[in-house]
Amino acid sequence: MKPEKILNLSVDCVVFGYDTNTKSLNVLLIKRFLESETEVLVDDYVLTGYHVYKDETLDDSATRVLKELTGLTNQYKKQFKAFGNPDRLMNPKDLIWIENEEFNLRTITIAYYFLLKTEDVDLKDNKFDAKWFPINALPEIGFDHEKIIVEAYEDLKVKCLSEPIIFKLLPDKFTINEVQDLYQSILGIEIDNRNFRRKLINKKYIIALDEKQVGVSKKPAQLYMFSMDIYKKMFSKNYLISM
Amino acid sequence: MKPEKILNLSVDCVVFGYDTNTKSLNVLLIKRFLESETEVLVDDYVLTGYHVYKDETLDDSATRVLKELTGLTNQYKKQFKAFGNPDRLMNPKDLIWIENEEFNLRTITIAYYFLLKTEDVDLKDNKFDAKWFPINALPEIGFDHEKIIVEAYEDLKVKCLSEPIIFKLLPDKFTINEVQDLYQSILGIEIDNRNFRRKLINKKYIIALDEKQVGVSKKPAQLYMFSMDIYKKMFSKNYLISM
DNA sequence: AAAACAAACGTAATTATGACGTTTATAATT
DNA sequence: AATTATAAACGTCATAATTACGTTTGTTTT
Repeated sequence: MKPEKILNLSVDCVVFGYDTNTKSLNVLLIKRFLESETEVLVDDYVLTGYHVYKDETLDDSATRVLKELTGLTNQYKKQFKAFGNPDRLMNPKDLIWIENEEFNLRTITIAYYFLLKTEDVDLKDNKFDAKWFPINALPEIGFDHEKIIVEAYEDLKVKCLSEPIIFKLLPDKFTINEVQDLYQSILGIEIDNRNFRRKLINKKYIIALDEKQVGVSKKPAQLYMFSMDIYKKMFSKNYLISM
Repeated sequence: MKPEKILNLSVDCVVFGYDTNTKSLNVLLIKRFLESETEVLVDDYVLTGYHVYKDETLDDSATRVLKELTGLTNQYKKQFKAFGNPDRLMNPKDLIWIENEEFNLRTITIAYYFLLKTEDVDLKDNKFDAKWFPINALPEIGFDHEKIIVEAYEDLKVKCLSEPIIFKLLPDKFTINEVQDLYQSILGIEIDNRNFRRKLINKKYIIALDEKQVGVSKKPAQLYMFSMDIYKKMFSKNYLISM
């Protein structure tokens, strides 16, 4: 057996976007469309990803891919898993010849997910033909990208219970009910509003603003913000075996 | 800029071993020793890792590395991060020439950690000159492996609070105090024994055996075991925003 | 038999949780 | 101007979990 020294290195990005209005957690996917002279070969959706450039860090590569797709920078990003099994041959063109020997290029991809607000992304004139899909209503997905999305989602579900990453998916100013809706969307559960409300309001890092919703046709809700500073200070000593 | 199609792919394994007697969480490291004709070039410790073979999955590769190092299979394993920055040039021999062009091979490594008991590993006649080091007293570490160890440890700290992986580090039959010692070692905190004891005993997946310690010079402690079956059944509905 | 000591049990005050019922403030409607 | 509809917000009570301690018990060693 010999080590494999020739392979594709790419990053793939699972872009999670939350829409506060429709209360749905979405994934941003791009169209893959290939046809030969006689037939349509593939017509499905895939994640955005790209080869890692020479002299580029993995993180920078993911950041670049997100920027090209959405125009956004400085979004929450997490490298959550590498996928690189030998059967992961993605593209017929991933064959190269060196010194008269043919190599199947293994495609190893470092998978990231991003958390952002759908409203921050303008998909008009998007060159990738990108579209949001609710996490629970994904279209036909190409390559092994469905697996990657599912694993990203699993990671997100676990992580949002122990870290305040949920607020990356919400506007800076939010209502208690918006936070609840988001938890419900992600976890697929029902939460008692009165208990949830009490719990959240009692957190010192959830700060009531001198502001209420405007333009709603019911009693406008109190707006809150999340303070990362206070959060960080609190959790220097946190010990909780919830196991 | 061009995509990088030629690189080293390896796995690196952070092997955590817990020693119930000395109550210390250790990392298994191997000696790296290189000298030229005139001087010692490096004399430090590194993680075990190796190139991923052609036609081998990443997981299999890590499993193989652990087996070669310790003889063990079927240990708890987690892929926790990929490291692959372009400055990660590990070895002078990582230079190759293709068609008269010189390539610096970027070394991308998929990092895993393992959880096991030091007592399960026999280091006599170990061909790698492997040694256990307490996580808080690491020697000089080569390459960027200290960073990898630190990140593995961080992941372990977080994960052991929400998942019962702690039991992978303990013998099948353990005492309550051994579990407490382990938590204290990993987290670097003091826990009140009386409260910890009550909390653990009340978990339905912690099962008291009809057995006590033998050969101890004080009151022998009750032995317990962990039931993964019961644990799994309980956590179908678990929802806990501890945030 | 006594001493030493870790193991194991106990208690009371406080805080968090789960499961509900009730009131309030606003915009829209009459 | 009063009424209605409705989401927002508050309240209560029983139970469970946590914190911070004190006390007893069962072995082995002296």
